Amino acid sequence: MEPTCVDTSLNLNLVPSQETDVAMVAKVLVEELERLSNENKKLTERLNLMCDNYIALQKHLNEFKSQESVTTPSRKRKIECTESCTTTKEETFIDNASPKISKVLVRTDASNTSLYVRDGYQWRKYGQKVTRDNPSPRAYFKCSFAPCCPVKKKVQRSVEDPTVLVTTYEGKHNHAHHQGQTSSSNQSETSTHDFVPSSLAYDLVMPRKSGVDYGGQRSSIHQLLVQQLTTSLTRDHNFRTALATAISGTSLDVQKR
DNA sequence: CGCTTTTGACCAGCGC
DNA sequence: GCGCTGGTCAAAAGCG
Repeated sequence: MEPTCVDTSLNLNLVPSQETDVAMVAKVLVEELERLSNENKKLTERLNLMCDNYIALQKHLNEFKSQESVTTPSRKRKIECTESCTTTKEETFIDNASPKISKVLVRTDASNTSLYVRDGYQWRKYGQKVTRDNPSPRAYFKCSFAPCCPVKKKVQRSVEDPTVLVTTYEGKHNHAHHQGQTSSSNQSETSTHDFVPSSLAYDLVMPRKSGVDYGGQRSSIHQLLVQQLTTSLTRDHNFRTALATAISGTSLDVQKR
C-alpha cells in the first residue's frame, strides 16, 4: 500500500500585512481551492481503491466460508454461530448500536511480528494460545480502561496472509472511548486518530444476507467510509479548535480590511 | 514497587 | 469416560 500522506490542511493565513489588494487575496484563494481540489481528487481515488479492496476481500471471505460450510465445522464455529448469528452472520460495530462480535482485519508490516492492534482502547493481554487451524498464536485481550468493561478481543495472524491481523471483538464497551490519554509505557493503547494511517483496516463483518450484491454495494461502502472519516475528524477536538481559530482569524482579517 | 506480559496449568465443552 | 481443543487463570519474570 502506498503511503497515505495527503496534506488536507487548509491554509487560511493568506493575507500578508502589507498587501491588501482584494484581487491578490482572491488569487491566493483560488490557488488554495485548486490545491484542495487536487487533494480531494487524490483522497477520492484512495477511497475507491479501498472500496475495491474491501469488496475483493469480502468476496474471498464469502468463498472461504462457503467452502468451509461443506466440510465439518469445528466446535468453536458452532458456538460462535449460535451466539452471534442465529440466522447467518455476526453483528457489526459500524453503527455501535448493538455490537456483539465483530471481526476486523488489520494489515501490518511483514517485519512486525507483534499481535498488538491499535484501536484506541487500552487492552490487557491475559493469554496466548496456538490454535489447531492456524500455526501463528492467538492472543487474548481484555479491555483494561474501565475495571468492569466486559469487552474482550482475540488477535491472530491470518493463515492466508501473515501480514494481516485478524481481530475479533466480543462485547460492548461500558465506558467512553478515551482519546489522548496515552502513556509511553503502554504500547497497546493510542488515540483514535493515529491508528488508521499506519495500517489500513478493513471491517470485514459479514453482511446479514448470504447473497452479496456487489454491484450496489460500492456506493454504500463509499458513503460509509466518508461518514466514518467525517465523524473521526469532527470528533477530534484539536481539529475543531484549529478550524475555529482559522475561520475566526480569517473573518477578523477581512473585517480589518 | 506496581503494572504488564509471558507461559504453563487448569477447566469446560464437544465428539467419539 | 477419554481425548482434543479453545479459553482463562495465575505465578513468575520483565520493565520503568
